[in-house]
Amino acid sequence: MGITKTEHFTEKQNEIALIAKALGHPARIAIIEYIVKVNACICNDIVNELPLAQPTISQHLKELKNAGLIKGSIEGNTICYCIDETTISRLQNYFNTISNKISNKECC
Amino acid sequence: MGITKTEHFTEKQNEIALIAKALGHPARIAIIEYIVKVNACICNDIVNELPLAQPTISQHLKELKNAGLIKGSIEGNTICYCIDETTISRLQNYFNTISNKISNKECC
DNA sequence: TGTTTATATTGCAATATTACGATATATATT
DNA sequence: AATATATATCGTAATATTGCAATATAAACA
Repeated sequence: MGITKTEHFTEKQNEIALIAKALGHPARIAIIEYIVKVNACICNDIVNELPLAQPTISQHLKELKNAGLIKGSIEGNTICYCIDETTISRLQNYFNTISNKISNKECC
Repeated sequence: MGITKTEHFTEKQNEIALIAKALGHPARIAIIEYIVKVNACICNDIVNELPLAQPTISQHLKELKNAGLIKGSIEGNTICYCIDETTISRLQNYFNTISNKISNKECC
């Protein structure tokens, strides 16, 4: 045990969960917010900005990238990371849909 | 190590991360979607609906409740769980804000 | 070429999560 | 009261995550 039973859920459910999971850490939220704030960024900036070691940040960036939340392009010596709007849109749609479905309904 | 350095991040960042983390598992996404689908209350139904044992589902429900994503009221023998709209709204606002901030910006 | 700068990878210890059987609790029903 | 039904909690094994020092890689610059 300890393994998530991925195969029992739909692809969409797994995808949303994967994105949400990537956002499920304050450091990664802080990274996203920093990228939004400065509008594009370089990894080393974040290293100076957050109270975490460089390898840790590199790892968090990798996870965000893996989930499709950010994308990075090599810019000579450094890497320019920025938000992937497509994935943010997916989240927007997802929660908008849920919100619409539950509104006007009586419950608990 | 292994401990998330919560204290180094803002309260808001930690809150969003906590909500996202709760959604970071396909079973919990499936639970949310099931509640939305049947509109309102679930109880033992969900145990029959998902490929997980009852204690596991109970644990997942606890986490969703803890993150404020669902709320439950005791209904005699059973418990009525439903979506907490407030938290869904928070997520909507959060991603809308990010989306607005990154639109019209040139990057990577 | 040698050095600096920026980022990634590896390896590992500490901790957290996932899943479930066994068991507890608590209301409903007989 | 005894039993059934619904849900929660405990204990624990398997696995995943977090964080970092050490090290690797790779472009920029002297």
